[in-house]
Amino acid sequence: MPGSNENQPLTGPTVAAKKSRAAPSNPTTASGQVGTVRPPVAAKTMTPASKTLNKNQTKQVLQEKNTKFEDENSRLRAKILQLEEAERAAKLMATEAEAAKKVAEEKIRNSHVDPMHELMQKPTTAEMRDLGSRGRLLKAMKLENNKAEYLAIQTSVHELCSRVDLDFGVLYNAQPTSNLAKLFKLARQAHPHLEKFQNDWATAELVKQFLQNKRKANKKRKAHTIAGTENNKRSRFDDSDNSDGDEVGDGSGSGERGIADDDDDDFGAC
DNA sequence: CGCCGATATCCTGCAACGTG
DNA sequence: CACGTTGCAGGATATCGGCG
Repeated sequence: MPGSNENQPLTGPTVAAKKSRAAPSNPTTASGQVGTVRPPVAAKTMTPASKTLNKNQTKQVLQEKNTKFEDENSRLRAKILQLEEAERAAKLMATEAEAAKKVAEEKIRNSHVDPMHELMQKPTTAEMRDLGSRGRLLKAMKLENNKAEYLAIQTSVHELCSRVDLDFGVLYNAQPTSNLAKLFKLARQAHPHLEKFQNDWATAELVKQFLQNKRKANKKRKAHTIAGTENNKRSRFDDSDNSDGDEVGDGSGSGERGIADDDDDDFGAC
């Protein structure tokens, strides 16, 4: 950078070189102001009387400048005070808003003394469609302003799916009702917000979505594995096809019509 | 820090099925 | 038969972790 090189000489070795050039100028010109009050008369021709006159003039100008700066200073101080006051007020307002929010939340939490009155009906598919192009479930659950809560609920539901031993290869309707009931109960305990939905439809939607995604992911993974292993060994593929990996997720080998079977048959037909 | 692949989420469109 | 529900496939998008 040329700029940085130009800046460097200001300190250090070039001071001497600068000296010669700087000598004739007034040292106080740094302010850019005082230099202008330099007596116009050449020192050679000055009499003692005119010297005193010049001194007085300089003094007067400096005093004027001084009062000007003091005015400016007090004006800026006033402005700073004003800004500090505004900041304090803003902080106060934010605190008050936060407190009001907490009170409102508390109120909502306590208000389900009459839960039947507050229960939210499950929206129809048409109504869901009307909720927009993205985040329908989020909106349907009235959590569009609290995405963190929605994600927390979602995560809990996903964990509970594993905990209550849902079969990820089986359709939602084919899941054991006792397991689903257990899941709904645990989900409500973890997130009281879920109590607001009639018959736990929100939890059910999350479970359905999760199961669907799991099935799709497993299918995709399987297709990938098949493509990868087809060139190699066949034994591993056979194994995974039968037992289906048996991680919590992949139970398609057991129970009803598995997704894997579904695949083979349907795609063959298509 | 940006790129890339894996994974999750959500959406659209479609078909099958149940119900009034 | 119209309509709603359910589940699926496929695609778009978001998110996250690994890597150079």
